[in-house]
Amino acid sequence: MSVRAREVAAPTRRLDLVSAARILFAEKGYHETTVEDITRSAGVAKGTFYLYFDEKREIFLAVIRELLDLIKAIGSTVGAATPGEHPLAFFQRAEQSALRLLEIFLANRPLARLAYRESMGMDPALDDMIRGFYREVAEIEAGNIRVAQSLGLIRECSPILTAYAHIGMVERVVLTLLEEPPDFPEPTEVVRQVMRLAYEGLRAPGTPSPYDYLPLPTMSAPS
Amino acid sequence: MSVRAREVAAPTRRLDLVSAARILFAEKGYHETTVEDITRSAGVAKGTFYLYFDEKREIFLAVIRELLDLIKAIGSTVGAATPGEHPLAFFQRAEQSALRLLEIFLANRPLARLAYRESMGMDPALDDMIRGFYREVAEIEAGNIRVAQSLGLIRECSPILTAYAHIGMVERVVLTLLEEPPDFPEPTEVVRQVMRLAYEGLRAPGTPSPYDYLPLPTMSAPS
Amino acid sequence: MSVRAREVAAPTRRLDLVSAARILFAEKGYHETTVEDITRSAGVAKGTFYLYFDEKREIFLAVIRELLDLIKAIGSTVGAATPGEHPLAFFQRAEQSALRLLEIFLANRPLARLAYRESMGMDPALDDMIRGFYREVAEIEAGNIRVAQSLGLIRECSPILTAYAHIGMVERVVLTLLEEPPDFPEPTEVVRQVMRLAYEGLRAPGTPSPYDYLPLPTMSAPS
Amino acid sequence: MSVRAREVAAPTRRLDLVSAARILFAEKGYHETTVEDITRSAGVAKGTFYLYFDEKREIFLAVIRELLDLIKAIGSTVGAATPGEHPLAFFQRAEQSALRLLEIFLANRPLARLAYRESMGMDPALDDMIRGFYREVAEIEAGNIRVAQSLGLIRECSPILTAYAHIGMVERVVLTLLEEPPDFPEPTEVVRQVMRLAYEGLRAPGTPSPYDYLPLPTMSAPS
DNA sequence: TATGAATGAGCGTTCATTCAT
DNA sequence: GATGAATGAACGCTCATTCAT
Repeated sequence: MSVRAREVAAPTRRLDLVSAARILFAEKGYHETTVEDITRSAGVAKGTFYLYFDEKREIFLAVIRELLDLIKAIGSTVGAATPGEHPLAFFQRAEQSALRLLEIFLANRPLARLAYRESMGMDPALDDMIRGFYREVAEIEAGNIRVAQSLGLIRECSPILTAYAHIGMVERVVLTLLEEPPDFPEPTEVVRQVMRLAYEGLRAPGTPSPYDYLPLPTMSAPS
Repeated sequence: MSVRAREVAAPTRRLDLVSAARILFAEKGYHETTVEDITRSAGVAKGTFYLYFDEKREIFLAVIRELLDLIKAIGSTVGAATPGEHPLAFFQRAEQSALRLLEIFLANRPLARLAYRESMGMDPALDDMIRGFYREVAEIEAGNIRVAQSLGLIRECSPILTAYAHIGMVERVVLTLLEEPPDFPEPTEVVRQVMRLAYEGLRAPGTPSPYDYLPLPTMSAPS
Repeated sequence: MSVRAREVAAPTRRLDLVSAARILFAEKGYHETTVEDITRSAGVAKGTFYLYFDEKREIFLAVIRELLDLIKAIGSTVGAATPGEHPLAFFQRAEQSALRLLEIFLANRPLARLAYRESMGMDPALDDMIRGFYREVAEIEAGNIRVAQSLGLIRECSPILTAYAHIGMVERVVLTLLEEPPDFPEPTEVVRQVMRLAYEGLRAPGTPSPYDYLPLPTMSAPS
Repeated sequence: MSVRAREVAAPTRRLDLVSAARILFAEKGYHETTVEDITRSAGVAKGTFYLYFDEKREIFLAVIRELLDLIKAIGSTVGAATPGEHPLAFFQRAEQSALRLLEIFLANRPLARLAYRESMGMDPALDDMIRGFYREVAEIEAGNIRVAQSLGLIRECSPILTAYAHIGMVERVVLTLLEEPPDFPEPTEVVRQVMRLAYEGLRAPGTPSPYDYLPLPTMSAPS
């Protein structure tokens, strides 16, 4: 039982620290948050921090990794194509995916801001992580585009370039939504319009536009 | 006389400092650059810095403002529509504008990275500046879209939302190009594809696609 | 029973710790060696250390005491005069003793360095121990000198002062030999010359010099 | 005048710090003395320390260097042989030199202790400095011995080995005198006996002993 | 205006020591 | 006895900012 207590307590401490750090980094940024802020907020002594992390940067990395993993998880959930599915299901899945992402970001505004504020340039390892993240997401989307191309749904274009452009569209719109909602349409309409912008111009000539009859998706409740 | 001296000598000093800071911030980032680094590089004494800036953040703000002004200048140069011009000139101007932007970013990679790395979250004033910048650029583009809509070139959509999406497409593609060129097409082709992605899907039904016959623009020599 | 356990198991643990500490202190010095280094190297948990020592200094003291005891053991082995022995045997014994000491130091260079590097000034108890050590050794040597004086072998001088001077001669030569052998003669010749320096000038007038016909001692194999 | 003020003030600050450090290091040792101790004692702010020294070790090095320079200065003052001087003047000079050294050490007990307590093993640069110091002193003494040998005053022996032995004799006797005066003779007599121990046994056969008629030197007043 | 020595609050990190299990 | 997670005081060092000259 003392063994189990240890095996349970230790990961808890680490999680406590990461949770505290997530909030503080999101609120004040990396440089304005001290190790002591984190330990105080986690309710442990300063030295305890160094039992779980070698240095301050390491916990920042952990916080960012968490966020990226969350985003990737969503992408992979929605991204897989089912063989034999209706061709238009592709556009539908893309739209669902975008909607889920928007929900998560809206539910974690400070954290989402953090990822954009300080993620790059602090540390080579972190830079690589972020670049790797973009590459992964872009490759998934590029894969989707290639599939749609092979199905005759999408015209000729560079899949990887288009994928990065799609990411950019989504992230800038989401970021804008996070910071200072201008006179944007309501969220579901935002998603629909962005999706249409992303894919309408890619339609193969003679193909019917999916945006003429697809039903609007609904936002699920944030977990 | 001391006032005139200030107006003559001071701007030079100030510019020296900003120039030194621009290079150093771009190379090492904000936190790794000390005030002494800047003054040493500018060839003045440490105390002189505080004759021209109240605090370190202020010179960072100045550096970023410079960059944003440069970008806005390009946007406004190319963005204005001439009444009575050929309808397709709209798409041509957009393409020229994107190309110029890409050139500037490629010619100032470290500075461009800087703007994305550390600009947000450091200071409310800076945050406002950046947000304001995006808003301005977005409003210019939204204006273009509205013009094109009134000319019957572009289908119905939220101009402001579409504008932010366009910005996002461009910035993510440019940023990717800056950091780690994946297997993207060559720059002019990148611009063309992004432009086509941005506008092809916006064409009003029955309108001819400008991307079928517009000549490719050429990159001008960086100044 | 717990008492017996202590008397059986504990000394082993204690010795393990001291052995580990001896090596680590010799390698890295006192301040660079952490308690955790010692326990890790001894294969016990950190807390176990404090079952056997009240504080870190205590184990350093134990390590130094060990070394001093070793040296004293040598001194006492060789130092005792046998009544009625040949007068020159005195000089011979002194030479043997010095040779043995040199062997030990050469075989334990890092430890010997340690004793000279960090032993003094760390702790009053340790200072006393070291001073006491010198006093003991000096008194043994002073005793030898007095014996030799009473035998008419050695001229008038302050035995205790001369004893300290003898110690100094040996330690500086040995230390030099440990650190950076200059162009000293070979070890046995070093010993002979130092011994001659120590005692030749002390010969009572009219006494034959033992250094003219004593055979050179040979270095025994280090244990 | 402001220029002169600066040129005068800065070296003063540095000297203030070194003086404060000398006392504190001598009292408490290197590791027990904090940078703040030093700056507080010197009456300056903590940061000022780093205007004059790159790191803590550097000031320790400066303190030790000072001491070694002092000792060497004495050695060189007394060490030079005058051509044509009376042969016995050699022994007289050696004795004067030893006496001066003893005076200095007695006047700076804590500092002298320091040099023996923590000088070695802390830093490669410092180690080299100390070793270099011993080598220099030993070479001077070895030179003296060679001169005396060429004059026929001293028998055959290894000059460098003998020099180190002489250093050791003096340092151990001086150190003992510093720590806990045992029943040593009075200082001038100590010097005389050590000198006699050092040189009497080195006399060339048939040479008169200088210790039979040389007048005792007197201790000069410590500066 | 310009200087640069001086300041001192603040931070990341270490590690001897404790104590609940 | 043995463990090792937790503690927290302490320290070296940095650097934005001030101010006497």
